[in-house]
Amino acid sequence: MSGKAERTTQFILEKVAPVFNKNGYAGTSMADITSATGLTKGAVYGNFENKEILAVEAFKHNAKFVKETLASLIRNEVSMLDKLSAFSKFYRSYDTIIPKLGGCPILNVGVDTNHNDTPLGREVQKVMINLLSDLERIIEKGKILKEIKPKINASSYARKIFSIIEGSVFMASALKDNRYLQDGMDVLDTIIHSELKNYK
Amino acid sequence: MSGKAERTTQFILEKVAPVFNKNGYAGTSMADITSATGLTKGAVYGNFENKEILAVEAFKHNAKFVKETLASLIRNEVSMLDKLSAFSKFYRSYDTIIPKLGGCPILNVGVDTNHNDTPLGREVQKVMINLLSDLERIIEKGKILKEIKPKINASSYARKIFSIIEGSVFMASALKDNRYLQDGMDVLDTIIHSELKNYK
DNA sequence: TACTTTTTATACCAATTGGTATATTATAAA
DNA sequence: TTTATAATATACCAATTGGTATAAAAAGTA
Repeated sequence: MSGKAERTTQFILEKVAPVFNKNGYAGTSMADITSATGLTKGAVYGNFENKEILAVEAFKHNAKFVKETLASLIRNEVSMLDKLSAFSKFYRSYDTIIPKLGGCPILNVGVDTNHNDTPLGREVQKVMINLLSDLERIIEKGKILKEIKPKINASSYARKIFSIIEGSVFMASALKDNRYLQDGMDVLDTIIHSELKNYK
Repeated sequence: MSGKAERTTQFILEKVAPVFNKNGYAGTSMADITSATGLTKGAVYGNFENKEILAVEAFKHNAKFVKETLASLIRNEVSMLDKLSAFSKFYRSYDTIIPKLGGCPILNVGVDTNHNDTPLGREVQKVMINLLSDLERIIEKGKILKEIKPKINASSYARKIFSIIEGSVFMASALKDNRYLQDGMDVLDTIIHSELKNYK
């Protein structure tokens, strides 16, 4: 019931999350983890059952940061169109956040776990589906409030928006060129204002 | 100077390329490679100097297939707008090609090698930049032929198109849902016909 | 402060890692 | 068919892998 272990657990996650995110699950060894934390295997295994569980918790740690930052930006906006624009605004400056996380957790772990049905893979899917339904809910509510055209297929546009975001993030990090984020978010903003917005 | 080794080399690449693409570089062991080919380490190392070089050649093998398939589709079209549409047409059925390759090589290896400057990483970047300049050239030529609006920034739109493609591919494979490819390519087609096309 | 419990370090484990030297087999030229 | 050569299989290597039992240290409690 001591607070020490909890603090160490958090400390390990903070240090280890970007390592897993950057090198992938197979590409990260327990030696990488001990050297990133400065702790020994005894300490790590005292706080996490095994490497797989540690990787899942590390991903959750990174994903939580993205989700909460995004959620707070969305909460600050009142109109549904502005809430959608909050996404593009956030990802326009994603390159300043990425170094801290070791890359986009959704993209990196999503690709890393692709095709195989592991606890880590299921966790990414869960986060993705949550973000998608956030988008979908905002669009649906926009339709009710008549900010968004009534004929718009909310889930279809949620898919489009998420694809554009992740694609831009991938290109920007793979080629280390921020223009992909700007150009991608330009596409997103154009969609919001010329396809979704209801000019009543 | 015998033809045997060359045939074996090709055979190894065919069998190994999807394994590397699916599991990543660190996630693929020499044991995986021998079991995928049915050959022994002696045979593999007789044809490839080491694991890294094998991974690079395996990626080239996969990338070549994508590049050549795309190139042939583009060659079949005469107008520049149709050449651009060939991209969306190709990626609409990408889910039928992906199983053979073990995923999108650009996306998977692009993420796998992210941030680190290895021979494999440089090779992905090369392929990406080549495809980008293909797109850019088509758009530029479209401007000259007055098929595409004169004010269009070719490199910017090449970036947008590539981002949309890779984002859709990522979402479709991560969530195993073909609708991401269809919705993403709808976005692409809309851009081609409502932003690029010159209605003179 | 003394004692108990929790947390961390150390030393070790079998299995697997990428890679190599060498023996064996298949191939091609004569 | 014999022979030189090229290609593949076998057996092995040191190093590293994820994980564990246990000893040492730190923290909480009385």
